[in-house]
Amino acid sequence: MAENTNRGESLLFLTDEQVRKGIEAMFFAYRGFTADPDRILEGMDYGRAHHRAVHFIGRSPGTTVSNLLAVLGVTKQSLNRVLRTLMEDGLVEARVGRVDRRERHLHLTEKGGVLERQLSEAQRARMRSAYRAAGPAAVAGFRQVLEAMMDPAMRAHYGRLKEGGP
Amino acid sequence: MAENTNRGESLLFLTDEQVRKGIEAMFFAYRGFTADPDRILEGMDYGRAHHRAVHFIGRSPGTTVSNLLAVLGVTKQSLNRVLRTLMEDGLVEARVGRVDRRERHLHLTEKGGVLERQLSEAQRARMRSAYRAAGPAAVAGFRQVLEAMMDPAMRAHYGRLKEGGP
DNA sequence: TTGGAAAGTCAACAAGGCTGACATAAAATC
DNA sequence: GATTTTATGTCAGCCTTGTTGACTTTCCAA
Repeated sequence: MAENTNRGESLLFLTDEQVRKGIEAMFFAYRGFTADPDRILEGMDYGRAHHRAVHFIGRSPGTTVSNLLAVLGVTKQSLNRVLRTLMEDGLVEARVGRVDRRERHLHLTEKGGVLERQLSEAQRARMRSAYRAAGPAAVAGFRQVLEAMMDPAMRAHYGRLKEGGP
Repeated sequence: MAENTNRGESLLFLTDEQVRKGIEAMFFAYRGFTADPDRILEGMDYGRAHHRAVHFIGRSPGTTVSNLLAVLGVTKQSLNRVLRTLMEDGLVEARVGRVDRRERHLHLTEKGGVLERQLSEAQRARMRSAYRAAGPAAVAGFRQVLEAMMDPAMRAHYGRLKEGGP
């Protein structure tokens, strides 16, 4: 309570209350963020974990299993369960590496691409609408704060995707 | 691909690529957002669900179970399991309503307050550091975009907390 | 007095995390 | 060439946190 006696207006955004509001904004916004894809996936045999896999494979075609593991931050057992069903259902294809044949390079099939676009379209619609409502300056700020909030290891993955893929 | 032929620079922030980057920023940032409290909670018998309950009870002392249900967006069975352990462990107290004695008004005990502050402190430290790194203008934009991303029902809960209490 | 809302409880289940142990193939190293 | 390391896959089992459905108790309000 008495920790923030700073009333210089330039630091008002560091007020305890402001920071708490930011925390709650993240919580509520994340729910909106996942709501549309979740709705699409319920009824299918898939969940949020499948969405994430399909998203990042679509983003970086040919990515390896271990790279995906690092990006998603889960165990290989957990990811494997997801990838297995996606491959069984013909949404994802694993091609043996040509230079290193231990590696499996992951690609979306045509069918997988259809689902990816369906999910992505819904999520992008909401994001685009939020962007439009807030305006370009707000979007820049949004991205800056989020980037500063990431763990350094995650920021590396985020940045790598910036450039466009392997 | 051919959907965004708009090259008017004022709308560049609505580029498909920009929107996708925003989606990934949310994903990676949310992991950072929850990482510190998660670390504290592992080893205790609690998880993220307990954190959320303790957070919102601390924010709105005296809130009812059904209000908490609406804010958290889970089923009462799921919340009940969490509240039961918190009450058994003496972190949360449920007081029978004075005007409507069916209602239970939830409060943190002293012990509950200690945990709340511990978790909150960790999470606020990260948020504050991100705020500091990004600056006041970015923070305003961050909040605007997040708010626009929420479902209307969630935005109502978010706004109510703005004013300060029940 | 009675209907219905608020709260709590029991049971069963699913998704999606986790650990540990182990198997295989292929690359890298000695 | 033999050995070690790496990438991947798989089995088994556990935990948290979500779900639905059925049911009870309490008690406000019409």
